[in-house]
Amino acid sequence: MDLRHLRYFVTVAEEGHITRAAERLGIQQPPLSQQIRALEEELEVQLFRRKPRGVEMTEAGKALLVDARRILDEVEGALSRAKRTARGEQGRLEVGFTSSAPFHPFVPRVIRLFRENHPKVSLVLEESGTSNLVAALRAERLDVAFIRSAMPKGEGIRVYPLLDEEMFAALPKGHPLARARNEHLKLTYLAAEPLVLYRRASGPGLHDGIVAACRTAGFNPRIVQEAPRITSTLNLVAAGLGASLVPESLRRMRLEGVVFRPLAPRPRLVAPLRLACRSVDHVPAAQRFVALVRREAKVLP
Amino acid sequence: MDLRHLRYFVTVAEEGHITRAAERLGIQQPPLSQQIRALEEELEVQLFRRKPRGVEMTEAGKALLVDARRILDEVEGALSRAKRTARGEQGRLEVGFTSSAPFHPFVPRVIRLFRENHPKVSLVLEESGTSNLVAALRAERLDVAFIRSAMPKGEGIRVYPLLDEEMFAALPKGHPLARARNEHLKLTYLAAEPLVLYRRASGPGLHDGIVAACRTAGFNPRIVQEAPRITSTLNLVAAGLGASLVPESLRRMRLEGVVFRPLAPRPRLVAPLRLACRSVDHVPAAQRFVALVRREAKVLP
DNA sequence: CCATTGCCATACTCATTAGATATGGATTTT
DNA sequence: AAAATCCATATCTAATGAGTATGGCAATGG
Repeated sequence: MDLRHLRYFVTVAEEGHITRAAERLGIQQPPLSQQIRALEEELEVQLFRRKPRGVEMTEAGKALLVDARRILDEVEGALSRAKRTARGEQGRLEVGFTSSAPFHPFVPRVIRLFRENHPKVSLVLEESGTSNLVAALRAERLDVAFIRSAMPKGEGIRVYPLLDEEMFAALPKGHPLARARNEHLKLTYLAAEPLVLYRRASGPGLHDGIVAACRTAGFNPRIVQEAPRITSTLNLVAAGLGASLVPESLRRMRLEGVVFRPLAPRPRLVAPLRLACRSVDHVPAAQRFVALVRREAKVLP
Repeated sequence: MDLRHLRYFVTVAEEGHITRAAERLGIQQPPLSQQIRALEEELEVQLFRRKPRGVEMTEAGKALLVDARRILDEVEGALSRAKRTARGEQGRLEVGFTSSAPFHPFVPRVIRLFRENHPKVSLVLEESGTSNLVAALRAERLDVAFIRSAMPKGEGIRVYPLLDEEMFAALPKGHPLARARNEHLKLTYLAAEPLVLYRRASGPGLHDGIVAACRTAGFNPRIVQEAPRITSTLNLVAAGLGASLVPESLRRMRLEGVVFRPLAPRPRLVAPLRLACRSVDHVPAAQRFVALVRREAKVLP
């Protein structure tokens, strides 16, 4: 069985006429007669009755015609789907992000953009810590991930810088340091403060950056608690357990009981936003996604 | 595009290994490599990534695999459906019958039998007069028909005798002749009776048989009304408009107000039941039906 | 009623291509 | 480092799809 047989069969069925069908197919009549006959012999079924003026379908032929048309359609559909998938216009893309990533407007914006440009790609979003995200990338449970670390160690992962956010101090409402809302806060003022930080295991990059900055400022931070999610961190701050240091975009949470203050420019403390993917990735949609995100990152202020 | 390509592709995808796939397909490895490559070139899509130990599907390949499997299944299904149709095990069969036919248990029995043996053939039943039925057969609106005439004139129709039923007199309840219920009734007793008969145009065979028998018995029947259906005939008898002559099987109607009496053996008056079909019929299910009905007719008492 | 026409089938040839064999190259395993 | 594994390439053969020529059969038209 060959698709050519089906195509020929459908044409002959439609024309009711081998000679005309051959014309339409751009071949000669005898080969077409032979192919039809070959198909009949293969199926051990007579598909046409030869009449002096053309051919006439048998019942079996009528039954096959319905199926043959559908099959040919499906083949076309399958091919175009395969091509679309190869162009990254279809398929499934699993995107991971750290708990803090979606607060920066850049992340929801590029996701929305991608959905608009590739409506046939079904996006699966997953939130987790940077370490988990990178592991998931390696295990191919994820295709791309928004992370906070500067650079995960280990091969096979490529990380593109997207943007750097200023870090802000998050202070419990009513805290003495929380009064001068919009003024720069020197990091050293936090030396004696109890700190609540995002769990190091989840996001070592951000955590280590904070500790390093504190050391540069001349003190060892007093970390009283670590939370598994950046949002939990802020809730703990609101509960008065201590202060925290979070990326600026977290301000938009407008959490009751938390006051944000910008940090003094030195020591510089920034929260990088990065896009991680496999260095060799064959998921076309992922490549598209990476390209789109990098393009958008460039036009940032 | 060729179904072979799809089959090869599916096998390679399943094995993840061109060499093993070639073994399973019963060909050598190089041609298989070539075919896969040819498929990729035709689609302009990479389907596999060549790895040192086997091959690995791309996203486009995964997308195609799903479709390819389904298409191959559908092709198989289409072929078997075509074969089944050719064997008359599937399709559509339009069966006609005169209004009196279904009262004889033979007709419902063979229809039930056929349904059991050919569950995939959808039966369409249509009631009409013998003349209409034969015309419908010619026009291919029907495939087979149970009729009452001995032989319709004209070419292209073949008629098989199935059985002959005795004719019974149907008398209005309370009619003098209706008293001796189970005794033979001599046809001459009906000479003066008003008769209600099945319309000649609908079933000329039965009608003419009755008139001929009356003439043999020595009288011209006094036909006061003709009804388009045998059941209407009996209703008219019940209403007292006259007597009628109907096939024995009509007795099972047990119509209130009608009394049946067997007729005297001479002149013999029988109602034939016949099966009509086209002499050249290419509907396989019709051939099956005819064969079954004839076989069943032979085992009748 | 015979000649013509239209259409499909058959016979044969040619061109294409699927498949076989041999071999090379890359990478992992031992 | 050698062997093994597996895919790719090159070349040849065989199968087959397509083309050309022709015959046969039934319907149509004088």
